[in-house]
Amino acid sequence: MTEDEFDLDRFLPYALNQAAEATSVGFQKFYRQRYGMLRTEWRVLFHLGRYGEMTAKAICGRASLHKTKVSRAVNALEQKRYLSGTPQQQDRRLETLSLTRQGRVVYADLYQTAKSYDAALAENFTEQEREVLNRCLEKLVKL
Amino acid sequence: MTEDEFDLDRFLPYALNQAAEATSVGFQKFYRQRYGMLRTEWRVLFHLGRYGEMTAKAICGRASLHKTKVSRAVNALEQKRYLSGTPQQQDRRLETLSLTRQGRVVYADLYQTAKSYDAALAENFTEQEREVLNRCLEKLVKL
DNA sequence: GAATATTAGTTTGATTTGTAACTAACAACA
DNA sequence: TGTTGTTAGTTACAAATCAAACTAATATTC
Repeated sequence: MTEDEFDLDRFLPYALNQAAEATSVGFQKFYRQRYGMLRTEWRVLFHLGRYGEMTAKAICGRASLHKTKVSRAVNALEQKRYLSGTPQQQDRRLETLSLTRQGRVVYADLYQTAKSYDAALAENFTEQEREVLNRCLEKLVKL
Repeated sequence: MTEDEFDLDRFLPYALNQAAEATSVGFQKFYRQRYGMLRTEWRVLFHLGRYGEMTAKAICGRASLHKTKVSRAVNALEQKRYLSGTPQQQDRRLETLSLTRQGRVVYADLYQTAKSYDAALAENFTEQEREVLNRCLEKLVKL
């Protein structure tokens, strides 16, 4: 058996997971401690805050989240009074979800935190590295 | 409020998670269906197969896995007869873990699969992109 | 060498996730 | 209309994860 160069750290699914894990911890601490939110909750909040009101289904598609996950996150956020849903009259299965005033405040805070957290991470890279990294990740998600 | 360029897909922890998720699915299918293994189990197996026998503690360190996770994975792999542990006599808290013959067969199979899976992913990138990507991920893990 | 502290690893109970079955509303078509 | 199919979302149960307490072995300190 010949000397083999393929290392675990070079295996993309593994390396991506490790990097995702490493970078998530810091931000997670923030939304968990300050707002008692879970990862999926944060994502749902962010989607609504960033892209405006939409249905749960739309969030599933955008965020690649399973409908049960979204369902639970929406409920949790409703309990926290960060979002509210109004049923659509032309199709009563659908609810248009939107952030409450309080929800928008929380979003604004998390948004700013995310932004500076990201900026701090970006400092480890050159402009070019950052571009390549973004491009690669984008490609991978679309596979 | 001015037009704002900071997008969720550009938020590194999020983008990394999405990419990790997207690339993991295919490989996961393999080790789950063929060997009934969980993610942590696969990782532990891979560590032992790639880097030789070591203690659970060493795996924790190398793989950044919590000891409870490793403990459970080791038990599961022992049940499947993929690994066995022999206690060290100078410190009986420690067990040297190593793959069984069967474990090495499974490792070899998964290793080859991982390798070609990774090669397939790599085809989406130029040599240079690939290099930058690896370098960036490595940096992020070490933060 | 007895008391205390650390370390490796396991177990336990609470939380979270995943899967699949379910309900309710709508759509298609006979 | 009524039967069948599809879609949005929920619920229920099993599986997995996390945090913290625990056990057993070793190290340290008095």
